[in-house]
Amino acid sequence: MSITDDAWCTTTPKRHLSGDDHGSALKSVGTALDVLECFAVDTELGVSDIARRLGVAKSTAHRLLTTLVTRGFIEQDHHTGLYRLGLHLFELGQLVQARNEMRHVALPVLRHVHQATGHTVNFGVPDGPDVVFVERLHNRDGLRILSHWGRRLPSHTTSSGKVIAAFNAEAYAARVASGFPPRVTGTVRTHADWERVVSQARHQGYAVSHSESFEGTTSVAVPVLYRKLAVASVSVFGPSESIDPDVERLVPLLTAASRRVSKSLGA
Amino acid sequence: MSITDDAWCTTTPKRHLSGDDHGSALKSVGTALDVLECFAVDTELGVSDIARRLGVAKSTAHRLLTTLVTRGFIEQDHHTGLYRLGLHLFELGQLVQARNEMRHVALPVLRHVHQATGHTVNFGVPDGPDVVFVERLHNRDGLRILSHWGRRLPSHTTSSGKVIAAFNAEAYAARVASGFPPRVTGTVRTHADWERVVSQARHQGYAVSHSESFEGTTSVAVPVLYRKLAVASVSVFGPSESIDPDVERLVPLLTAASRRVSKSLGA
DNA sequence: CCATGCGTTCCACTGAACGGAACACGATGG
DNA sequence: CCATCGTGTTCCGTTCAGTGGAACGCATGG
Repeated sequence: MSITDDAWCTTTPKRHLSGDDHGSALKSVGTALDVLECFAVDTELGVSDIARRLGVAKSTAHRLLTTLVTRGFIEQDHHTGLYRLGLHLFELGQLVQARNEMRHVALPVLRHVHQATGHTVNFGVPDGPDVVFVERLHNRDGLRILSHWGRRLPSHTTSSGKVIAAFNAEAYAARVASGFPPRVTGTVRTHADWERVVSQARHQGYAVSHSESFEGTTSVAVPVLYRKLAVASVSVFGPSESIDPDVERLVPLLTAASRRVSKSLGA
Repeated sequence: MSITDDAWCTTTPKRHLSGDDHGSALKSVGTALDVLECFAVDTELGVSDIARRLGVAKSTAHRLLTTLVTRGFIEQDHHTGLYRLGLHLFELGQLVQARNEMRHVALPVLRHVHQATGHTVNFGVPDGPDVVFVERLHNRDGLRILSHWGRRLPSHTTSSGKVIAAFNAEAYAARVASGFPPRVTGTVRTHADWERVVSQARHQGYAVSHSESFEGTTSVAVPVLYRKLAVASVSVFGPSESIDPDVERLVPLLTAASRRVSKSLGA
């Protein structure tokens, strides 16, 4: 499979935030997707719950749900009558992961870092103002902390997000546009904070986060560059007491790994 | 987290096949989901491709795509203009996997089987006439064979499907209703074949497949029972030459594993 | 240099998606 | 034990939102 010229930074970021649908949006399709979004928050919901949440009639919610059920995007528990996300979403999601070229080329490198350090290793890609972790190799600590968490985190609360923003103006700007909602004990709360930590990451070539997404954890991230542009990040993550003493050793290891991935991207 | 009385067999199977929408289907939502389905077949498609495939106007396809793009379900390559599945689907899919209770209780057992045998281990659940593999622990062989394949396989071409149908009348019937499309050198082509292999699996307590889904591979599966009903399967998989000599040893190992999972389900 | 393909935009028509009301069921509790 | 409240589900008339077709700007290539 041949890699096209610049295949690593070519996806158009979605706008999504706030209801400025500007005309070219299908209403029923939009609310159908909103239904799915409801289940990103709660695992199980009833027709009435969703109707309330979306501000539509119960009949409308029911109609949306049944169409989603017939396509396998949602399944209904036929004891409780409640609805939840369906297996078909899992299938499609797996397709997305399997087709991610960058993840493929990075995987062997990630495995090496994982074995060399024993830490949880993450591979994140920028998506608007967030980072989505498309691969995770976790040890027991990571499993304990992350297993029930989603794959998307705001860039200003992760070392990966900061280091990507440091070498990717679009990602930087997207986070600015979305503001800096505080998370646990997040250090970044203002545009000035953001500028500071990002430029520090730019000079260092890596970023560290202490308890910014999860209390008591530390992560260290380096960017994966493609033509001077950050298209991904490699990071390790874990309880602060196991990561902090290692940072000095981890940074060069991660940097080498990142460079290997960058090379494989063909830049 | 408490497990409700019969939480393991309570999802309503979707109907999906053939256009008998019987009235309660949202047309635009339906075609939007059809758009996503297009990308289950091809990784990248243009507006015109999709319009042709769905038999709608180009403008309609474009409108559907843009709404899906704004929600992150699809992304557009802004060099080629082509569309592909978006990261948000990956996120939702991961949620589905993470919330699958059965997978959670099975995981440690699967890991044990994986280490004890060195083979690729699959954990499949019935979904209508198919089996969806919600967890895979692969060795190098499995990675080579499966890495680019989806997670859903028709039940009559897999040991997992056969052994689930053997102890799950609903899954059995769903496959009958969907017919027996041939795959590689599939042995099951008629209702009679199906009845034969399934009843054999029922008597043996396990099922074996030779080159039924993938040429030159063998898989061995046992059911995970919950109150005498198959709610999942544990299977090992690999090149025939590495699996076949081991079958005698694998069956009791898998059976023991399956029983441990069943116990954990609370039946 | 025109012909053909693409992705995108606009607009008038109409059928499809909406909300409200009524339904059947089960769980509560007076 | 009946009344009340909640659920998920069904039906139907109104109207608005989704449709297809035509036109656009831009590439490609014969």
